[in-house]
Amino acid sequence: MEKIKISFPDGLVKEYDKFTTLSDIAQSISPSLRKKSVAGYVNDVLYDINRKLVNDSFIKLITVDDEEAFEILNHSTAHLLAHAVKRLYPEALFWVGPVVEEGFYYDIDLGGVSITENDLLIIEREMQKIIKENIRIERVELSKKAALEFFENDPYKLDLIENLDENEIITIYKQKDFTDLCRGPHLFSTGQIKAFKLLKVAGAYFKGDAKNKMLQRIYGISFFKKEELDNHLYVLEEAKKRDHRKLGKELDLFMISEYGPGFPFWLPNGMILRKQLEDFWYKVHTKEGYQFIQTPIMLSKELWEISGHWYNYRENMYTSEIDDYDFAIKPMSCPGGLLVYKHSLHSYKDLPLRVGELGLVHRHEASGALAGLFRVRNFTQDDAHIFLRDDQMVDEIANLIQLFEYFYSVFDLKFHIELSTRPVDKYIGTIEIWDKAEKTLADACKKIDKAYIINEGDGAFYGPKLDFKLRDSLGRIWQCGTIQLDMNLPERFDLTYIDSDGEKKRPIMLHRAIFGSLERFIGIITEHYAGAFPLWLAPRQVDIIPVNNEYHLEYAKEIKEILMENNIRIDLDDREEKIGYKIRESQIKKVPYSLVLGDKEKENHEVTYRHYGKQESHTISLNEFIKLLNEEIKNKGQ
RNA sequence: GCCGACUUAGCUCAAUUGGUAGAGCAACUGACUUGUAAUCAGUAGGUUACGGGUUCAAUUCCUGUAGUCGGCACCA
Repeated sequence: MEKIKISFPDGLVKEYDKFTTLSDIAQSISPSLRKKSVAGYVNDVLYDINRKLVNDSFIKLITVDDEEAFEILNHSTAHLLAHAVKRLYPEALFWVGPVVEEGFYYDIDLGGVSITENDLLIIEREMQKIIKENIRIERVELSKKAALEFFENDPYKLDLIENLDENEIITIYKQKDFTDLCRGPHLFSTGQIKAFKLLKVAGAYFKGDAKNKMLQRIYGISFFKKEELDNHLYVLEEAKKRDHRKLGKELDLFMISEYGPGFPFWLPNGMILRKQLEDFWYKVHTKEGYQFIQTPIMLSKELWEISGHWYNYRENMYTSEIDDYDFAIKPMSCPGGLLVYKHSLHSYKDLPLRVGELGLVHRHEASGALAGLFRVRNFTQDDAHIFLRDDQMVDEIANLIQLFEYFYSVFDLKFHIELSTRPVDKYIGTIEIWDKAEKTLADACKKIDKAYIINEGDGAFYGPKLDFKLRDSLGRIWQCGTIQLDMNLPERFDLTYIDSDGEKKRPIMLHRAIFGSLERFIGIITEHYAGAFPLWLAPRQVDIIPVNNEYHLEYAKEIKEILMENNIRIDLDDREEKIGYKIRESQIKKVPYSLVLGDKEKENHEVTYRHYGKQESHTISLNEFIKLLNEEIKNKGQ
């Protein structure tokens, strides 16, 4: 038998028979390794575990512990799903079934039939049957011509094949009565799929284009171990419990009326949150040398024509008429901010000029896009416009990034930075200016050693930007902060400053926001903290619970007075209820401190507190307690 | 906007094959006088999202509208 040389990651080289497989090689090392292996890299190309090796190769096995294994498993589970759907709905046609971060999905055309959540159980059962049948999954290579013939009755697969290279070797994967076009690799057999769950069914446009017809998409996830699946489902349940829409209702933070879809109402508790965030924002920005303005919600159409919004983004703007003139409600605060800049003359000595505005903006969002506070039709942007000279840019942006970092650290939120570059066609200005602007943003990151990833072509039409992406408790990424370099508006509005040589010069403009939207940010931190806000944010900071109203209410009122004088947000529960009842309610409302006051406390002018989520109680003097609260508020729970 | 599901008391949910709605919590009243996650009893609370239709009879079936939810598209 002809031999081939196989080399391993640890440098070892061994000889094997030609046509050996990764499975054989794994077996030769140890039977347990064979069991754990699902595929492998052969000279950096992914191979199925049973694909025959014909040349000397460098191999790296992929075992169930590797990230790639999760992808292969989920990919094979997507095929299993399609297989089951094909058995239950013989007319079904399949588009693509890729692996995504949260498992896999498959886009299916079922003609007139529509699948509901209940059908998912039936499909799952069919999938289980196919697993039991333990069907071998076979890889077959075809020429493009042969592939076109094979799928001649499947318009979706033909579409895919036609877009493949003429000389490319096309592979299909066959599992008994089901065959799918696929690059692979796949598991060895359907029996290797152990723990999966179909999660949701939804519509999805063919090729992601709203002009195309809608296919049905089934989402699922697959794991090698049942415990992993159970854990995943548990996490999903937990995430549901933290949903800010649910917590917002339970904690009376906000409401959204059917009379105003996408227009949130702030309830007293939510207002306290907002106020704290706003105060914090003003405090930090004042220290950073910002000034503040407020510009009108509604301005003449002519202004929006100058800014370009009227032509570019009119569909998202609400409009109205005043005395026969068209007006628009602002979707952004910048045009108003520019009018303020033009209101007075500026010297080069004034730059950078930092002007902040918590501005309420309105944007028409599609009805299907609305979601709690995460996607609304009016929201408060923590906007600021910075007017500066070319030579000030890198420093200013670097400082900004550090400011953003501090801000997010206060909320213990992780983030990463993306640099969005020039869009392919919809952009203004010259490529030279764009390149320079992009380099400026990159240099600022480098200056303070901040990593960033490039988001090719995702810049605004008027300039590149740095986007700050936060990760929320559901693992979703939300863009909050943004630093945008604007090469458009200063020109359009003819902004100038008087330089040291007495000449008028054009300033450069930065738009930036840290919260992004105050509303959405509150939604994010509500989920992040699971509603148990740190003391400085908590709508109600301390609950006072007298043991017996008859004997302790006076003392409780006295304590309440003193705490209120210390600016503590407090509630005295003087209802005729048992302590347990009141403690329970205090905990359900996630109030940071519950104070129980009885004989013992009254006698020594003390308080007994219990921290949210903790069982034990502590008795200390009132003064110590106030000190403790003030410290905690000052440190913002850091 | 598109596909699908859903909408019952303030909240969370029930209501067999179509027979004009129930519970727990909350609220209110009363009793109990309480030391760390629900004291007991009573009272009140509904045009079953809204409109139209089928039927002797609709929370239930059909249909239109709105809203919500899950995705898709969108997100300057």
